[in-house]
Parts: sequence; structure tokens; C-alpha cells
Amino acid sequence: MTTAKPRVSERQREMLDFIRDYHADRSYMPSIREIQLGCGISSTSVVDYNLRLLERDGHLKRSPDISRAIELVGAAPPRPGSGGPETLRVPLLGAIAAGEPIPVPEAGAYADDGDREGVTLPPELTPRDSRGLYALRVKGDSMIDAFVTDGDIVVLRRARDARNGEMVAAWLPLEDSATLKHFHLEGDSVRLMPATPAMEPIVVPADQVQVHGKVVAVMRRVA
Amino acid sequence: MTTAKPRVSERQREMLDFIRDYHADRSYMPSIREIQLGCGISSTSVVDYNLRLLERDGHLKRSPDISRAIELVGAAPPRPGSGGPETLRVPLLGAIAAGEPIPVPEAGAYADDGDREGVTLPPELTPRDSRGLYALRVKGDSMIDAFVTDGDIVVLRRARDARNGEMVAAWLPLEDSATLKHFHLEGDSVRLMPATPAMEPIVVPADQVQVHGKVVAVMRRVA
DNA sequence: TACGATTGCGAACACGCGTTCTTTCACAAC
DNA sequence: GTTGTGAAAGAACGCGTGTTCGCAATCGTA
Repeated sequence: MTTAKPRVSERQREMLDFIRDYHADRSYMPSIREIQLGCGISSTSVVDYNLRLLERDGHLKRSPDISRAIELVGAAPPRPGSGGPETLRVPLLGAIAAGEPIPVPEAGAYADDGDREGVTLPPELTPRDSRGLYALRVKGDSMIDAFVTDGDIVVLRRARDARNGEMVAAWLPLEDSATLKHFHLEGDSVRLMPATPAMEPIVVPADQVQVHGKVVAVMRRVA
Repeated sequence: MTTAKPRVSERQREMLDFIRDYHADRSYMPSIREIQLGCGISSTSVVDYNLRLLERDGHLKRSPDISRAIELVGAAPPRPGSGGPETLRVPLLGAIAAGEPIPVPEAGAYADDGDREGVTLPPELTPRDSRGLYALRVKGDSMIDAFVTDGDIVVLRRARDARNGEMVAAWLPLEDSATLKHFHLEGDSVRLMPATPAMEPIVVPADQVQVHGKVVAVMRRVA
């Protein structure tokens, strides 16, 4: 194509990979010492030496005396994906937090109604029946015991009751708190079990618990 | 919709444009002095001052003490052709478990290559740059301290290093274990912090930790 | 064996470059 | 007036980082 690109050594291959990954992550380039560390090389001069070879062979371009001035030449542009299989859009109704009531859609509302704020559910997270689905954003760290943390998006299905073992969004009027826990009905009292055995369960009379929905999926974007 | 971005001054607008153009031309970022020259500013401290404001307002991100370490957050560097809410398909390479090595894609592999097993990433979970992304299924409950549990799907970006505070998939050769934790480099030792303060951090020499990727997103389907 | 070329290592060296400190000036609040 | 604050300027200061130089290890070739 452009220029002759002879053999790249194993080490050089690794360096190119590291640089590409680094640049995809941040948008600036790594320093020589960072390449050294990232590729397990024991001297900066070795990095410089191989970079020199890589530049000679046309794999990259360097600007002398300038920090982090590497340009990859073979790099293909990042291609945002082009659509996927069947995804499902569910409305994002608000937030679930410890001190506020849980938003619930009016009955009869279907998952993909309207074009207001919503989230897209990938097929991997889509349940068989899509009726009554909605999403809430988690506010605060009070849901930690359900493997859920601040900023997460939880997808729920409208429900007023639950079978034992299911994870539900529950409202405790007396405590004025919302929580995500595993539901267990025992006689006429309800035991709400956190997902981690390390934390304490809550036991309350059945009439002091309002189940609002069942957790169907969780999505989290890590900053 | 993301964050409040108040008024940008004329000078700040010019700086943003300059940085964007510079980065589009080369692929590394300009230094403060180059911004100064390019925008006709007469002191580096003024550049620093305005960069600080721009970062405060969420227009860019800087890494302290690192040359040319600017990341633009607003505009997407990928192809201006089709920029919309799109889904992205990333390959599902296997599982991450405590006793087994972490699968990592061969370098140069792009996110949506091939038709093997994969997962679809909704736009809400899709990062700006889609290069080097892959997904793993979590096996076992050893990742609990990262708000991740058995069966979850974690989306990673290939990376060999990390900045402090980022959540990484790390491999500890001596302990023969994989883990998802927050990365903190302190001198020549690495501290791996669990997401919950209740659990104990791990401190090991830097050469006994292999970072394989950064956690970008988490998806969970609740039975 | 000898010898040059290739590759790698480690330590200085020197400039690149982010950061900080001190002043200055304009403008609004009191 | 005084005081406070945002914006800007200029000069150091000091770490970040590319570069260079001397030296060992490996390898192909005569």
C-alpha cells in the first residue's frame, strides 16, 4: 500500500497495541516511560529505539522533542456500531432514592410508549414479556445490598406482589424509605433479604410493605 | 441533558476550537504554550486559568502533572457522518472468575468485528470511543466488592494501565486470582480498593499486578 | 575465533511543559 | 472611599519526558 512494512518484532507489536489502546482510552498519547511500564520494558532507551524502528517502517510518526507526540498511521477510524438486533425501549420514569416515593407508571401503560425519556434495552437484558416495563435511576447508595449503586439504571416490571426469592422494589411507609431487596413472605410478615449475606435482613408486617415492581435488569455505566 | 454548561467566553470558545483542530490534525494534544500561541494569549497562566474553568464546566478533562493530557468531552471524535443514538455490538470473549486468567482480545481487534458471540450495548452504556471494547461474563461471587455478582456481564476496554480511581480488571499472578477493583498507584505499589468501604483493600507491589482492562459498563439480568 | 550488526540496558543530561506566586486592572457591592 | 472578585499578565520553579551515550548480550557471517 503506502510503504514497505517489514517484520515487526513481538515487542514492537506489543508497543503498537499498547499505544492504540491507550489512545482509545484517553485521547492523548502515552509517554515513553508509560510505554516502558505498560509493556514491561526495563529501559526508556529500548522504547525509543523501537519507536525509531517503527517510525522508519511507517507504522507511526513522531515529532522530535515534543512530549507524547506519536501519531499512528495505520489506525482505522473508530466506527460506531450500525444498529443491532431487536432492542426494546422502556420509559425512564425518574429516580429511586431512600427518602422519596417510587415512581410507577399508570396501569396499562406499555413498555415502548411515546418518545419521552427512555433507555434502550439490549436483547441480552430483554425479558420474554415486555409488558409493564419501566426504568428508574438509582440515587444514593442505599441500594448497595442489592449490588446496585448510585447512578445505576434498574429496569422494573410493574407488580404489587412477588413470589419468594424475587428481587423487588419495596416501599416502607413507616420508615419512609425505598429499597431493592429479595422478597420473602413468611406467615403475615415479610422478610426483605439483602443480596449479600453480610448485611442484615429487614422483617416487617406484611401490611407495612408495598411492592411496586420486580427488578428485571440492571445497567451501569462506569465513569 | 448531561451537565450544566454555563457561558463560555469568547476566548474559551477559541481555545476549544483550537484544541479540537489541533487534535484532529495530529492525534496528540497541544501543550499549554501551544494553546497560548495559537490563540494569541500572552501568558500561560491565562491558558491554565481558562482550562480550569472549562474543566469545571465539563467541557474537557485534564490529568494533572501530565503533558498534553487534555480530553475533550463534548464533541465525539468518531465519524461525524452518523452520530445518533446507536447500539454497539461487542464480542463476548468468555468469563472472568477468581481462579482463571482473564480473557483479552488480540490487539487491533475492533469492537464489532465478526459474528461470534457478543452482546449489544445500548447507547446509554456506549462510551465515546468504541475501540478495544469486549465483554466478559462474571463467574462466582468474588467480584462482590465491585457491585458485581455472578452472572453479570461486564464490558471492558483493553488497557494495560489505569489512572487512579478507575475500575479495572486486574490479575494477580502470585495469588492466581482475578478481580474488579478501583486502581490506585502509590509510589511503586498498587492499592486495589473495593467499591464498598466495608471491605479490605489489597496492596501489592506494582510488578505483581497486571491490569487487563478498564470496566466501562455492567449489565445484569435478574432471574 | 573474530567481528560487525542488532537488540537491549541503565544512567545522566537538558529541554519541555504544567504549576504557582505575585501584580495589575476593571468592575461591582457595601 | 474600601473591599471583593473575576480576568489577565509575567516570571520563576520544578517535575515530566525525550534524548544521548557508554556498555553488555546475542547472533549471523566470514
